[in-house]
Amino acid sequence: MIQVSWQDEKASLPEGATFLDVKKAFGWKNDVLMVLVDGKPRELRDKVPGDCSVEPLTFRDEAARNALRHSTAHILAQAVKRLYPETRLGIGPSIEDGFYYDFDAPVAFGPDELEKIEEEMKRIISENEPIVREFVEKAEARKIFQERNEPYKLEILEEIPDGEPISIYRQGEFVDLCSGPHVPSTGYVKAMKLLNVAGAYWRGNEKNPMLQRIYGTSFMDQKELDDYLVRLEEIKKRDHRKLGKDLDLFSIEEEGGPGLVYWHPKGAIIREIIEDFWRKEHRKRGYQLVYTPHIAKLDLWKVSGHWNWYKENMYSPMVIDEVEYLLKPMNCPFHILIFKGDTRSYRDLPIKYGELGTVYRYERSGVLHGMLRVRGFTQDDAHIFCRPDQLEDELVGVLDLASFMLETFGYDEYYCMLSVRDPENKEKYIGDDEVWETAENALERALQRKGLNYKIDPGEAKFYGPAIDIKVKDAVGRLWQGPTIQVDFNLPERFDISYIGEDGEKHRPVIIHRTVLGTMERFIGGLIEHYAGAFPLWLAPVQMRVIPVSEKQSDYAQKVTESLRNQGYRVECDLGSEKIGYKIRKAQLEKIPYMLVVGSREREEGTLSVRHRSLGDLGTMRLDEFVEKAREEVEKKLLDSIFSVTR
RNA sequence: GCUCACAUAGCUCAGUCGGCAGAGCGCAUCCUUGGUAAGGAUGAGGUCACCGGUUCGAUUCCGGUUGUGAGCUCCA
Repeated sequence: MIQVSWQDEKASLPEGATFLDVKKAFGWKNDVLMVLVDGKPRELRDKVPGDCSVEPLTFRDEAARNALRHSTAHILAQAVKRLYPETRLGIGPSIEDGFYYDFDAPVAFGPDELEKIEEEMKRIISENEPIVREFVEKAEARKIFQERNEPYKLEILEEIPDGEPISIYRQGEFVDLCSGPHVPSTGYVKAMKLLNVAGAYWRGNEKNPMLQRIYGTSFMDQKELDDYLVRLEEIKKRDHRKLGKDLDLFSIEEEGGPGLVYWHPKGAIIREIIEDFWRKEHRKRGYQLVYTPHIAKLDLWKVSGHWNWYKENMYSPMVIDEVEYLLKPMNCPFHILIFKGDTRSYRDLPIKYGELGTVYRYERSGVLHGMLRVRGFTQDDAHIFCRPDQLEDELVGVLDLASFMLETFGYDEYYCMLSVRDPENKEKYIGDDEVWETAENALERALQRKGLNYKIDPGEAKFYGPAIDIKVKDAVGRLWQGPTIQVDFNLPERFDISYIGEDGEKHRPVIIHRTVLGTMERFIGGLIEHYAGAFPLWLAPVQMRVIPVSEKQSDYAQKVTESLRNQGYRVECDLGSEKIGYKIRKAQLEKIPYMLVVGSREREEGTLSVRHRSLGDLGTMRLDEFVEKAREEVEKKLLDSIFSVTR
């Protein structure tokens, strides 16, 4: 007999019992998909290895959720094989929020095919086929997949070291090479949907054949699936490309070329405010702001090394007076030239050059995406030239600036990744051990001093130095690339820059490349989605709109508008002949923070009826009362209306 | 760049199994002067992305180009 315990309950089971028996013994419900045995997840069909304590795992646990989705991927593959037997199977893992399976199929899967496949999947689910694991010898596995004519499976099989048992899964007539884990039978999948098809290279390599990848998701009940689909819709509504058009923020013009952004007046004002804020904050923190050219001689890019390792992303040279010039893909060589233009003392350091530098990079056509992935963009770039002993303090300063900026925009959850050398391959990095160690330690201590949680990524460092990458979480829980801080030992060498130390000798400074917002395009594109287009008052292109109830109040409305405009607000007056309900709806759809309704009452009393886009009617107040509130809301860069806290 | 899909009015989208194109919103003019998410009427707007081919005839079918989307790969 085997003794199994769960919390304070115990059960005795015969030898050879499985966790399905454990499940029954403890009376667990059907939402239990896997078990945790001594801290390790096991599938329910596994035999109980001996006396142990167990914990049930449900859909809420990542391991169990992945197992369910992975099993759904197998159901998808089974359905495809039933409908299109000529199909060759690629791989089909679970992914965040769902699963996919790659197929080399004789037909192109379109919406009609997906529908048919989905129906077949539902049939397989209702058949409730047991999903059973088997371990076989490699030769046996080879035979199985040769018979089934599955070249991709055989390719994977051959990469498994000899002698290792091969794990395969069977459900009905379907067999897959798979290390699991899975749920016990196809009936466990209660709600599923296929979402889309896209091409995907076999094993992600563009030299390999392109397979058709079907994406889908599954849940334990229909409601959860429906909620997920609603969430997808909500994300779609926030799409910066849609909102950018609706709110007239920016466009990309076919006549102008792909990946090149046109900032319309309303988008431009948002950018201008953010840039002003950025400049002010940088000056405050000891940065000196510079402007540099858009092109430079090819030779400069040879010195910097870009011509060698970044060539694919750079536009072809243009010849000016018989000399070749390149459009800049980065700002660093320019800042270095400014640094180099004078003899620097150790007393001068750190020197921090900042620039909102517009760069151009060739991006393959298929990767372009709204404002988030473009070919011409403006980086909020800066380079800190410092002594090695200053590195840590400077990094703390950058982290401090980064967190201040992120929080100002309402990104209050973010994750830091520390990219360090691959300890196995130290020779592929430039710079000696000692310098690397100093730098990596400085980065890590800086993170600790700021009290930030971080994950260390060994081997993720670039060849020229370690880095911190910060990922930020937006209002709907998605992660975005945020600030990056990159230590560089390479460019100081290449440009042979130096400072004179206390000893009167030349020393090599370290360069920190850092960006806080990333690029104006990507950052503001992300902000549009983060705010769902409803920019806080300090950023809103139109902050308030004065709405007269009828034309009789036009004069008063215009007076109010003018007064607000003179006080520095971005304000409009709606003198249209429509009714007030219509004007309010229009202002709502434009996501204007404040609507100031003025009718005959307000005109007589010299007041405003204030309405906020999300709080609704806020009642009547004097203009100076409203202005005082608005001023505070703007000055404090509040994310929500000031009336929502004081009301 | 690759695979698949898509491209019709300023916007969102119908439509023509091949016979010189439609709605709603928006815009203009007029009527209406109204109190917190759509008052009414009239009107203007399109080389149906571009270039070729098939056809008596192409917005529709075919090929190419450009652009866009979902992904792959890459990335700020």
